[in-house]
Amino acid sequence: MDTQADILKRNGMSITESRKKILELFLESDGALAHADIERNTHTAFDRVTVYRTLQTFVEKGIIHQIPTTDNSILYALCRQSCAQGHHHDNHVHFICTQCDRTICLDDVTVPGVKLPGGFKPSQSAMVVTGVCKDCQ
Amino acid sequence: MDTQADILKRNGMSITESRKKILELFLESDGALAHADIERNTHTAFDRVTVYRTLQTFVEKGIIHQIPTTDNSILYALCRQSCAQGHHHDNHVHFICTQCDRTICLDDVTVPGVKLPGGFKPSQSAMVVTGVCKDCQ
DNA sequence: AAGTTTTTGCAACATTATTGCAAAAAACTT
DNA sequence: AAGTTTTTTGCAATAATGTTGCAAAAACTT
Repeated sequence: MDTQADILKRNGMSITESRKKILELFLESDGALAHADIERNTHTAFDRVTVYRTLQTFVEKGIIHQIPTTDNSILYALCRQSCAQGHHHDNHVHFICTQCDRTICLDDVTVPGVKLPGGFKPSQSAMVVTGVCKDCQ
Repeated sequence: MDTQADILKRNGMSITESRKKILELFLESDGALAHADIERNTHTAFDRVTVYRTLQTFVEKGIIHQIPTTDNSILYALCRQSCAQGHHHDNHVHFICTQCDRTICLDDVTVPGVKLPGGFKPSQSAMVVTGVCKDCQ
């Protein structure tokens, strides 16, 4: 089993309080987190800038990935299964629950292929599905 | 054929300079536009607030729709074919070209269904495909 | 053309994000 | 374990982005 420190070390990052804490938040949460969520959950124990930089580093190292939103914010999610193996995150399906408002990363669902008009060469596709999640039925 | 004024009037909006001009930008552009693009293209002839409010009104009236992005911005796009008839915009496929960096709204492509884990009830789905567009091959 | 309604622009403010730099912490070396 | 190097943090300053109230201006109505 992996401690936060293990994950950080394995990905070539120095082990610091802020990184351990923020990683812990992701591991505890079952949904995606926005910058604001992290600020709230750490009670601003860390500087705003540190949070920005930590998130950026995590994305660069491939520990978390960004989820596109339509409300001028970025959601970040950690993928337990697949991302742990260090693969690409680009073909995930994300599910936004209209009931509990969580965004869930459906790791094991594959994005279906789509037929594009002539001339368009796709390389990656992302999908955002809205609806009611399994806990809110 | 439709002038900008016609479109505005048909959708129950007063006809003003800013609205005509911003609508013109969308009609001329073949990609999606961000708030910043509009500011740039109008050489800030209109107040920042007016642009925000105009975009908001256009979204409410269904003339344009928002495209989720991963970079803390919102892209707005006008859908020529389908949106003109006033239908829902939620199942569009959007294509981001890595070459010319444009975001194109593929009006006539239907988002394919996706098989979700048990308990998840989908209501809408959006898809963002990255790749090379037909003009950049 | 006068009255009514809607829209605009300004000002002020709030939120969110970025950069440089010195101090602090972590990692590394011996 | 102490000293050196490297990385990270936090502060300050700044920039960019978004929102609200309100009076003036413009657009609509008759």
